[in-house]
Amino acid sequence: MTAAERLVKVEPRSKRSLRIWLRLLGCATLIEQQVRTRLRDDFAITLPQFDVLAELDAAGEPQTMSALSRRLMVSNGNVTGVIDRLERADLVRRTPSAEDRRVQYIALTPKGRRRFATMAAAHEGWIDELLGGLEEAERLARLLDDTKHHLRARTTRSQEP
Amino acid sequence: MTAAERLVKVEPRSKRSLRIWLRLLGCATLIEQQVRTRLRDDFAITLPQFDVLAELDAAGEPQTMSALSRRLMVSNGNVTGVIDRLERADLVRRTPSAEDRRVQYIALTPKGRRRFATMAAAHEGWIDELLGGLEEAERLARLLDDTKHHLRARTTRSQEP
DNA sequence: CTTGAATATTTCAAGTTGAAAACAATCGTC
DNA sequence: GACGATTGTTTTCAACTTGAAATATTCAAG
Repeated sequence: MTAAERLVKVEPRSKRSLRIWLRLLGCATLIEQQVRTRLRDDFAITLPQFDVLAELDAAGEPQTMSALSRRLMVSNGNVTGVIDRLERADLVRRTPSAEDRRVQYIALTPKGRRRFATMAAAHEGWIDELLGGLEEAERLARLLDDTKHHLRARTTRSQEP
Repeated sequence: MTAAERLVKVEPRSKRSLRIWLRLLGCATLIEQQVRTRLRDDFAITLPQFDVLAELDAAGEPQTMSALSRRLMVSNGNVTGVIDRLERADLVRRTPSAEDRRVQYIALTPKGRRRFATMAAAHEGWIDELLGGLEEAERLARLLDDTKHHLRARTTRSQEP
């Protein structure tokens, strides 16, 4: 057995993939817990609700339920409940489409826009508290970008031809 | 304004931190969805249930509810329901502690151990399908390790002295 | 115009989630 | 040995999650 063969035996590629996944998941979980707790304590809002507001803000214009579902990567049935609660809190508004009566456009209310601006600033600060001093941050950003493209290429997502 | 100052203005550190976080989250979500779907389709089990089995298998010996809760980073009240369902499926068993009547030890049943071995092998294969061909995998693994340590140092976790 | 396929959204059941409260049992201290 | 504090687990509750089924609507042929 050559040295190279033994190395493979000690850690085959699949083990390294698994190691990367577990670390990725660990980091994501730690950050997510922090954000969830702070959103709750400081702004009395849930992470999924914050995510919807962020998506609406980033899009810059009203979005359909399907678009939100697709971009947030959650099931379509899921968005309904979150929007229900956001609407109840007067942070978003449903507006039926004029052309297609199946479609609802979801828009931020003025209150929703103001609240999100405050929260987004705090959120950015929290993340920087957590990740700020990291060495090789630029390289990590690039590698994660590569990873995302790699994953996109390997996850079949039924797209129109 | 110097070039360096303008660069900072274009992307301050907190923006880069945010960028890293969003990519990390995106990658984690993509992989997690895949794993969830396949566990469900191939083995009729949920991801949280799989996680508990994995933790029990990794520990090598029966674990208390608290230990599972801590190591899986989910609330203690949460573990109860998952264990209930795993016990109903005869994959784990509750055994009261002899010394401390508050404590339950959770152990894999033989069936649970067999089932987990099968699932873990498949799981490792799925992850390698997704992350396998990644360039600079070793560097990514190291950077994620650094990140995890960085995060641990910045998230206060009430530890015994 | 009518039938059938496709699309957008909601509804539903089962499971997961965290936080807080309720209980039960142990421990430390006086 | 009684007290209060602590620890381990379960319960409770509102929110979130998915997948599948139900509804409503549009669109494309025929």
